[in-house]
Amino acid sequence: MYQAPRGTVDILPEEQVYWRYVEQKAAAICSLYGYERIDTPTFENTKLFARGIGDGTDIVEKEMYSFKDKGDNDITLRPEGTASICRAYIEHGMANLPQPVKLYYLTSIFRYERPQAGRLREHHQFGYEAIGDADPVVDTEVIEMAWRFFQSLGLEKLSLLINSIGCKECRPNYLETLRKYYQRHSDNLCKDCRTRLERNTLRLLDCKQSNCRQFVNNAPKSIDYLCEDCGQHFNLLQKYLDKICLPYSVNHKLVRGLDYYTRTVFEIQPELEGGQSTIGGGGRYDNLISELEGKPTPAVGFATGIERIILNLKREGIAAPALYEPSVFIASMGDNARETAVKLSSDLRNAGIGVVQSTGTKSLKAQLRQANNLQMQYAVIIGDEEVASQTVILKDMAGNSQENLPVDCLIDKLKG
RNA sequence: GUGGGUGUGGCCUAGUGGUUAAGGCGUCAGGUUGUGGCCCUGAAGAUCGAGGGUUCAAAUCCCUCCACUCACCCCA
Repeated sequence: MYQAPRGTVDILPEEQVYWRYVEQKAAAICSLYGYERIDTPTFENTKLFARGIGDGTDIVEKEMYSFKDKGDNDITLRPEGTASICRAYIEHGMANLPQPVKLYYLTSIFRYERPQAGRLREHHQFGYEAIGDADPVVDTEVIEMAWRFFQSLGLEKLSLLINSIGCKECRPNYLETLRKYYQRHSDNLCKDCRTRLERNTLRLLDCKQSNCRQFVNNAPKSIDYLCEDCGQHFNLLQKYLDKICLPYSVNHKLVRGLDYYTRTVFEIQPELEGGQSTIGGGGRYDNLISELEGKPTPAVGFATGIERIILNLKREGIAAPALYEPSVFIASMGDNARETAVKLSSDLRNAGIGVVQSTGTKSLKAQLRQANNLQMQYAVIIGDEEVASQTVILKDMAGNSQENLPVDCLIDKLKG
């Protein structure tokens, strides 16, 4: 039997309510904050991601779906959203538009990882980017928007963590201090942390091993090593967040897995434990556009995983609104009645009334059973008698009433 | 990529070496003429995740693979 490739899933009809719900709330919040939708290709030149995300990151090193196409081009299925958006910003000269340019996307993401709950090889992200403005007001907006988005979905048990990891000027100094601190303890670190010490110093702060945690708690904090500009930026951000009463906590252990982040980083996490913790995250990436050969352009963005949102909606028992109102089922008996039913179905749909037509040769009982199972609001019954008198029986499935009425009156009756 | 758990009709579950793998939900059909839901009856639907091995005999024991799942890694 064929099955979907590992780490991929079919999103079945009964799941679709959640997807439509999330997509609709995403579009609504974007409209409210002045973001426009952009769709970029599913694949890009491999270099774009290698340059953008960072060669040393896990994503680039071992998680990309990369291949050569028939023209010998190095191609990669999009492993995150931001790099493509920046490419499009540069390619289409969006620097000439009023800044910041605000874009959002809703798209699938591919990473070759070991699947588990809330983690797939193909998953979907909703993300948005504000490109071309370094003002911490923009950071504030981006964070508030994420928070309100989750609120609008009904998710409540969330917490917001923020941190600043500095910029080109001040981060090297901090990293050096951090490295020195950890080198003193290197004998007591776990295996992973020893490699992190060489390769990805910031991630030392993220280790969950109980033994390493003691070092994390006393580790030098990035916010104590910020340059004047970065410090000012972070102070203003907190001031603005306070002003709009967003509950956040500064977490000096918060670092993000992609190399392009500068200054502000933030994550939103469910308070309920279990599964993958982060539901959404983002931050500022002031060097990415220039790294991708655009003019130096500051930017800040956010992304969230739809599957994880839905996981949390279910966990919190939030029901998505139904997608459609079941309406009219048309049952018929005999060839003449069937002919009338075909015409009537066509006419009702033409009038904008949703119809499910009975097919095959089923008893009336079976047809009504089907109408019932489909949770139809009405059943229209047509037999020889009705054909002869040009009437139909309109049966209210919820109540237990039915009436005989001229076929010409049916549309008005259903609409009224 | 590492380690643990799991895998029985569409869904949930019983069955841990021995006749045709059991039940519930769901689906379909009937319960006298053209009326659903409740109830009753019946039917369809499973080479027990796949392949190999042990055995007179395997859903049950062993191996390999696949998938799911949990923890790690990492991330959304």
